[in-house]
Amino acid sequence: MNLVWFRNDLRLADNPALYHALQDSKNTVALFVLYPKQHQVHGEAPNKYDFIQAHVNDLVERLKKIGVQSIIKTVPMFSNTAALVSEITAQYAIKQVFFNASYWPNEQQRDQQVVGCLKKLNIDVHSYDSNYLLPPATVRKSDGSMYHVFTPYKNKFIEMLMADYALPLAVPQSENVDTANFAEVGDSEVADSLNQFPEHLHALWPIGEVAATARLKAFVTDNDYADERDFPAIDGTSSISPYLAIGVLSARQCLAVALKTQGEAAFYSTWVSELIWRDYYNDLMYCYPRLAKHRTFKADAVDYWQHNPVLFQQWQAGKTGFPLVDAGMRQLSQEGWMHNRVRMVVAGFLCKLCLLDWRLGEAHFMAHLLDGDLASNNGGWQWSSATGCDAAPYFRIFNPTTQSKKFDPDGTYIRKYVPELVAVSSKAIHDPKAEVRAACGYPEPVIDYRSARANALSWFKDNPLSESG
DNA sequence: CGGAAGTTGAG
DNA sequence: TCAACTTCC
Repeated sequence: MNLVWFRNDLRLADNPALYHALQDSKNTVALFVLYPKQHQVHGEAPNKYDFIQAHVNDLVERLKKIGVQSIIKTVPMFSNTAALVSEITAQYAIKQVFFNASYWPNEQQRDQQVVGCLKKLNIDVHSYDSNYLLPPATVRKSDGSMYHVFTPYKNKFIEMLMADYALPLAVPQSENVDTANFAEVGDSEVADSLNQFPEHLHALWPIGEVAATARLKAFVTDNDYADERDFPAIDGTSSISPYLAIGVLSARQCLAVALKTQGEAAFYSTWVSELIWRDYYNDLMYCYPRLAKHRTFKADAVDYWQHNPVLFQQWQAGKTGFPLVDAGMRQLSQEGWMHNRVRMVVAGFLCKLCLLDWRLGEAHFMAHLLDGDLASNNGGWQWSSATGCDAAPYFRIFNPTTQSKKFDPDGTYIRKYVPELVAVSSKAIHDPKAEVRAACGYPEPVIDYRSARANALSWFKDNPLSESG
């Protein structure tokens, strides 16, 4: 019997572990392990946990249709996995285990423990690279070192990708499936909790690989991404990040769909460039595991931030008195997602105008995002705080009001998430006058932009950064 | 994946 | 008066 261990790859299509296990033998079972405690320790969003569970549920049903039975288990932590897996291999007489590789420190440690355990039991292990366009450590400078600037990395990346890219694997098919003797396998309390994903989020983030694939295809065949992606009131982004984060979709599928509609121009498209950022930040964390441990990329980065819990709470709650910032923060807590332009604005606000520790922002995002991804989130926050690799320089400070006028000119996005301001005119909404704020019950700005900017510039200037870590 | 401030030159 | 451009942070 073969065992496919599903992790951050909750899909049937383009899933090498599943594909090769079934190629080898139809006698294959699937394993899902849920880690409620580990999820908490990692500070990930409770809604993300439910999102994962809902997708496990969906996948179990679809696996059934291709004749694959599923085992669902819950253990507290990654460290409990090895014992669980060896128990299961004994129970089901497993001869081979298939999975798609993970690259982050805790996940790698878990996988090494499991693999070590399986080797001792004389069980063959097959692992595949599947969740990124290219495996980490593929793209390196001629001296073998990691690129510390994105653009040359991307150029090399595209060159290598074009030379040899993998087309997505098909969904395995099976004929004459007989599920009559499929037992209900797994923890009963797991089955009961598989559909906790909040009702109001279903409309925004439909459950299932079929729905996610449809969303991807609809986006790629009809978008004006390069021109519209910066306007949060427009549905101009792909909005597939929650599915990518848990592997309901793969990056290679994204690329393949883009290639199908645009041809090779897709490699140089703005959207694929964003996919390459995802690979880049993962590769960076693979190369520098300290990034996963709350360390700055730049060794000498400014790392002594203001202590101001009240200001942090105002930011979290979306009550800073800066309409675009507040709209973004409220979208995050309501929807588990924030438009990327606004992410940059709220992050810059926290790091460079409030001078609060970027790790607070990183943790808050992780605690609410459905698409919370260790490497991308860390990369984004270190970009915003000027502490990261190829980060925004310290003097590049977003003016939240200017950004608002530029990217939400008529205030549509603001009104959607800051209902206090629905009646304020498009001209006034970006920075309402004190009387208007008072009348609407909307707070005064919690910081003075001009002095905050000047303060930040001098603070960073007194703490010079080297160009790389 | 800026912004502020200063300069220039057209109208 | 104000784009468009330059420079510095």
